[in-house]
Amino acid sequence: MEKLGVEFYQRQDTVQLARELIGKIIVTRFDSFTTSARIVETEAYNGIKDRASHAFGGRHTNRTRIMYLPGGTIYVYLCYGIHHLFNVVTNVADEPHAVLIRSAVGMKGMDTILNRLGKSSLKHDLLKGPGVVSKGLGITIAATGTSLLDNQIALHDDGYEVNTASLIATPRIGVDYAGEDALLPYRFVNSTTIGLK
DNA sequence: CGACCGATCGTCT
DNA sequence: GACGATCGGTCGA
Repeated sequence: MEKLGVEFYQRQDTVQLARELIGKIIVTRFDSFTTSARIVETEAYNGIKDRASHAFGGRHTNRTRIMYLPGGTIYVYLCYGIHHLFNVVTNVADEPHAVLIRSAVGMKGMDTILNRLGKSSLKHDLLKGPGVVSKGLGITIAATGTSLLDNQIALHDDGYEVNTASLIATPRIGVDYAGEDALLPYRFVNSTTIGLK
């Protein structure tokens, strides 16, 4: 079990990186509660030429400035006024690439995860959906701009390997406004994980 | 089951 | 002032 280092995040190929994040483990520590979950679904947002990205065309606002920070930074933003979506900034500084974490499978601290979600029964798809991943792991917009190299939120590699045949690529969800970029196969899913297609 | 709809607010125009 | 990189509840079949 080792923490991913800055050299992992600062590579240039964000689409490949999104693929490699499948199977990695998110570990969060808040208020002495540790929770962890294995990533099973991601989406790549591939820089200023990607119409689906908040940073398309080099858009630089108070919200998106986080995406221009170096790879390994955490980008969280509020969606639909309710959901805190957790993204991993990739590539070097001033190249605004990111990977959205869409789904995971809980590992440690299941009682804490259930509490945060207001649920009582364990289901394999408990952390399916980007808003739910953040909620279950305690990640909020307060974490935007902080680093994955710190200990509050980090990603780990425990040697788990995804069977290549079960790792599928599809278009991204909910980006119809992005024109033909909406068709790019930038979403990755570990299809052996039950409940995700 | 699947389809629909309301929630809720920061961000950008 | 409009609109989301969404979710969960409800309703009808």
